[in-house]
Amino acid sequence: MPELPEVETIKRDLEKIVLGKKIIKVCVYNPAVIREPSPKVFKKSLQGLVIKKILRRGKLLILELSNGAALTIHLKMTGQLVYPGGLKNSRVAFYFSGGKILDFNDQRLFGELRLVDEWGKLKFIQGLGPEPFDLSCSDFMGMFSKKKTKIKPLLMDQSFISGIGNIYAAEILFRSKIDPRRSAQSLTEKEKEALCKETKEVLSSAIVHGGSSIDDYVRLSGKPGGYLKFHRVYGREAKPCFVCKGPINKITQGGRGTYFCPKCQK
DNA sequence: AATGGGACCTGCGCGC
DNA sequence: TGCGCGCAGGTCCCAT
Repeated sequence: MPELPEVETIKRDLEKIVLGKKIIKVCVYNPAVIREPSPKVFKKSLQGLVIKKILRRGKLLILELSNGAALTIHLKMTGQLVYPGGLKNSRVAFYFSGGKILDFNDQRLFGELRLVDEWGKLKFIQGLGPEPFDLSCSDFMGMFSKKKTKIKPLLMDQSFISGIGNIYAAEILFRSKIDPRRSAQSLTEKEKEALCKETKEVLSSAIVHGGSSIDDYVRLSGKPGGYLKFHRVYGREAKPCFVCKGPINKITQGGRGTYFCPKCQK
């Protein structure tokens, strides 16, 4: 679910709400989501720590704590952070001084919570490619030259560029007018430039609108994000293309659904 | 190096 | 109405 814009939205929401707050208690209702250390140690170690800084790397949320450790949260497909929480179905509840609760919900239990001494040493972090907003367009364009991979799976490859998932890959390629089945190295300079521009444009616009609520994603407040109405292809199989009125196609690539307009995307 | 499949889980919508 | 099946935004791991 949550890709870069959704995680960035939650990060900014969290900064307004929990930054500087002290965790007084942690309740673990489903230990499966605590990946390290053991749920017992996780729970006990967090007690009394203050949230000092909140960061995002790719789709990972990082909460730096007053003892130098970090709580990392990956929402995967169905994870949610909700404040104020206290819901019945939450997997983990963080109690703050003042009595308010931050809930971690996750229907499918793919989500991962970790408490680590140095988040920079996480394997996940070490495998991440550059942040889209850190790249100049000339850097960005140079990255595609020798890649034989199909452009859409490549955009979703977190070691290539971090933060783009299935929804935004489809939206970016539509706006760049590039067929998702093309090989990366086949792109012309003009197409690469469009791809760079649209990547930044789509992601930043999605952040401005609080992300795309499809299925489970909600903002920290529990309210949906507003970017869904700007989607052009994702989830629109057989519906008319907003540009040419022809039907949007759906194919499978790398085991995931790919939506595109065969007329507009060459 | 690139690609494909399955695994991790639960719930939803669809067709029969 | 009820049941079984396929499918879902992410990532990791293994095989070819």
